[in-house]
Amino acid sequence: MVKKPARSRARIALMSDMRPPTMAQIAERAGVALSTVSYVLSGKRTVSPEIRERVLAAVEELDYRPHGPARALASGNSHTIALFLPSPRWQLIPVQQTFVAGATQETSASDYALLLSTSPADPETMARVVELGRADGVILMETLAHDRRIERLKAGGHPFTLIGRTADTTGISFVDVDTGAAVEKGLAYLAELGHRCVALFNFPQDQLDAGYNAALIARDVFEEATGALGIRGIHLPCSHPAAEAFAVATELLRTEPDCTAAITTGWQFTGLLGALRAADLHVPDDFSIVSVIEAQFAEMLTPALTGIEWPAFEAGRLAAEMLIEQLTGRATGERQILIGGEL
Amino acid sequence: MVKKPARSRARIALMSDMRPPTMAQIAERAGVALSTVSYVLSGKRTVSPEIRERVLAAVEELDYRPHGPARALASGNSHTIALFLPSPRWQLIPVQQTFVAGATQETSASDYALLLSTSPADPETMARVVELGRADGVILMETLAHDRRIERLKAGGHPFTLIGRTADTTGISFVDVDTGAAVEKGLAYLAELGHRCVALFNFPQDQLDAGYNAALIARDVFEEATGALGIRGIHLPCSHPAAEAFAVATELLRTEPDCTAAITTGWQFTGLLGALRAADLHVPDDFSIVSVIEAQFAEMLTPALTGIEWPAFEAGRLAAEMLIEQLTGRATGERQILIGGEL
DNA sequence: AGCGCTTCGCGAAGCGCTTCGCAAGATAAC
DNA sequence: GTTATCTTGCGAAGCGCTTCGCGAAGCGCT
Repeated sequence: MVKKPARSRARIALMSDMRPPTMAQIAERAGVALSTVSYVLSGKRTVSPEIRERVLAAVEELDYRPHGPARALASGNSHTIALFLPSPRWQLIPVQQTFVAGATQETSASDYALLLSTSPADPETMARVVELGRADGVILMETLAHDRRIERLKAGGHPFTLIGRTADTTGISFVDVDTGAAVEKGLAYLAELGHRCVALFNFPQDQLDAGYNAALIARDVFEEATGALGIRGIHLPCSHPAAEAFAVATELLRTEPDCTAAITTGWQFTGLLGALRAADLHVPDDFSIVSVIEAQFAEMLTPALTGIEWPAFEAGRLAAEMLIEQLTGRATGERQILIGGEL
Repeated sequence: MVKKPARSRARIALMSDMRPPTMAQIAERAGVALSTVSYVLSGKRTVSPEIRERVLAAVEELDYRPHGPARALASGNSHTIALFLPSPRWQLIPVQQTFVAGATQETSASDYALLLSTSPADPETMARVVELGRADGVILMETLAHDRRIERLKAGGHPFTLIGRTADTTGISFVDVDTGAAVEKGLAYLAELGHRCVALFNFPQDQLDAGYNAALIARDVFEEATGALGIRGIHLPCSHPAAEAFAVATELLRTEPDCTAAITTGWQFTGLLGALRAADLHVPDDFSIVSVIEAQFAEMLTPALTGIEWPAFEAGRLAAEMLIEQLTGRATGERQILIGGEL
């Protein structure tokens, strides 16, 4: 079958009548019924090879592609997944943006579409996105230890995956960074270097209050592990922008001169570095820093810190992959993945 | 009108029959025709206040929300805009991710949906997203000086806005950072500090070759402005990761000892800083750096560099806003915005 | 009172697709 | 040779919404 002429014909046709071909046109051209075309394309019934060929040829010649909304309306699923961004703090946390990139990549690769919204506080509005046919499933970010959104999605029977995890994860598929292990490793490493008093620059207080689970896990593991290692732990909730971290770090250096190392859950290290410089302390001679940070930035930064890997891109990709597996019925039960956390 | 009981009733109904209400149910409850409900909601015909109230009350009581795909199918527009990400280099450039955040914010605020895809190289596939009813308009990133995708969108009559701009911008709406002005200002600033030889760490060679317009503009303005200021300019295409920038910078310091300042179009400064440290040169005493960088990072970084503002979030927001204005017919002709570029 | 004129609610057609159930031919079983 | 069983194509009925055009009122005129 000659392909070039067909394609260019299609393009000309497109330019002139300005509307993509419909199934009806395919059916007419192939001399079959509309429904037969549908069955050929979906494979939901067997079609004789001869007719099948005719239909596929017509599809090829007219460069047919199914109309999304029509398909969604008739079939009840949209071939789309929704991703809700945490809106207010959004600008500040690069790692979350990288999640999105990963999810997008996987979604496009699997021939799904990705619908992006800022996260409505209201679980009801969120569930509606699925119930109104805009998406077949949902990826949630900023998971809380006890998350009402998840209860709502479960109640509605809507597929979802999490980036992060809840306190009780039975029956839930998620991708998360093993924050606990990361903090433990970081502490062990610092303890081995001889530090006896270590600070944790954790997520800010409002996120702890909201029940943001990554923050809770970091805090709990930190407190437990410092105890186990017999070193002093100072827990400091602190937001990412340099100004607050600088203030918190300056206060720390003033009140706790024995503190010679810190772990940060994010970009608080920038303010910390500033405070150290102001106090004329040097990294790593006078003070050690271990930071959880995504690889792309770790590579860009100088001075290089000791970093704990946070593969956000891969996490986003996996979350999308898992969700699509659920949607296509390929999934066998839940799938729970902890990635990263390597020093 | 009592609101609370109605809401909770709706929730119970939802849980039991598991399907959101349709227009038909609203019509029945309000005792009017289906079409009347539609006209009340769309406002496309006048409806008497009395009936109008009845319909709105029913909408409220049943907590009705229109079904997206059905609406898209019937009306021909999806209330959705598509954003194409440049896929391969995507992981490396935080500024692009911030664009997305801005666009998402504005889209959600305007009650539109944002569809995210990795950018197909093929303009045809891209245009299909609109033609197949998945989106009403498109935001393009990584605009080339001569961009085939734009020709295709114009040919199909599809609304779009750019982040970046083409060489010929007549009739095109875009948001861009005024890279030219930024480079000029940066150079003027450096010249005033007394530097006589300045390097430009531009976007990498492959992006120049591809015709990525921001890179072309930076190069041309740089060459022109150095000439006008009577200073020596060294143009260095260089990718963002620290490793390459480090190599390029090291080579620069070796071969051009007179070069005492640099402008970077992105994160190349990290590698440059490393090279300077290796050569035992200090910023800003021995070497000055001006970098184009988004505000959130500028704030986080220590040592603080001289930065040229790149308000990526706002740019993404504006691009979405402009596109939605076009779609809703509120736009009066093209709108071209250059933002940022302040030292 | 009679005429057109506007106002406003209604029914029905249809957007492009999926899917059910039928019917006609082919195949197998007795 | 007849009946039971597949196979395979077809027509038609929706999915939930928008929108066209009709017709029944309501209005101000003469």
